[in-house]
Amino acid sequence: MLSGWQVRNPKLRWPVEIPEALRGQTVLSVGRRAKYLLIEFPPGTLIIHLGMSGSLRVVGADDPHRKHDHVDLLLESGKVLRLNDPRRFGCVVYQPGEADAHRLLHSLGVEPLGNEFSGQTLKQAAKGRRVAVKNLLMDGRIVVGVGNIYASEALFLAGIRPAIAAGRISLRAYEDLAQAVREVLAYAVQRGGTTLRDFLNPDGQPGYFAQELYVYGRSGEPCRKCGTTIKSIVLGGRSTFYCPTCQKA
DNA sequence: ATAGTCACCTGAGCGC
DNA sequence: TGCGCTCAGGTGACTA
Repeated sequence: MLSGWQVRNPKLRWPVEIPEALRGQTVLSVGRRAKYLLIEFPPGTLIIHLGMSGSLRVVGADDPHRKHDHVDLLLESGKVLRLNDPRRFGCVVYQPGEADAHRLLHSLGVEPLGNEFSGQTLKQAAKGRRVAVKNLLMDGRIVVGVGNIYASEALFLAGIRPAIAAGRISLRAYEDLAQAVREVLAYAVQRGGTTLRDFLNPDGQPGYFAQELYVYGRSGEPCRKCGTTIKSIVLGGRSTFYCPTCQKA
């Protein structure tokens, strides 16, 4: 039961939105869609995103707040579900009724670890598209969950050059890519995410060590498979890494 | 409709 | 030691 809340800084990616209607309401379910956490109450759903630096922790009621602890959800048990987000790229918003109706959720693509995601999904979406395959892979309207780091990693595993026009890639190659996406994400989840710089997982521990990455952030270093120097380019305003030898397609 | 760019924000890392 | 600059990420908004 949500007995109350405290918003110290409402200025996240969008203004923090917790309606009075939720006071005293019981949590019906906790779920997830793409990178959005969904906390369902009878009147509607709180939609929480951690951006890239956010974390949620359960702390004691009198635990002093620290820097960047922006939102507290006060639970009936006396515990507090506390959102910390240094970069403030996250959000806490609300959708009455059906959560999927929210503008942030309604046009999202398929889940990468679900059954609907396949090479066929990508091939279909890529039809006639000239955009770089990496950008297609990161387009949340097609498939969700593939961020900048894992996009480079998956393309490496599939042997596909990031800048190739999406529409020119074969179904066969897309099947390899879909499989690579599943492998990369499943492994990253198992390892607790990727740690770069100051980013830590919710336990405050570093996750998937950067030294396990094949290409991301390794510009100028030797490919772990063939020794060729890893190259970097910019696609969609994001740094992109690949091995010129292992990625020929 | 599609493709490309910009913006948001903070802390780390760098050169001086 | 301290300052100022650049960069990174997720993803919606905006411009051609």
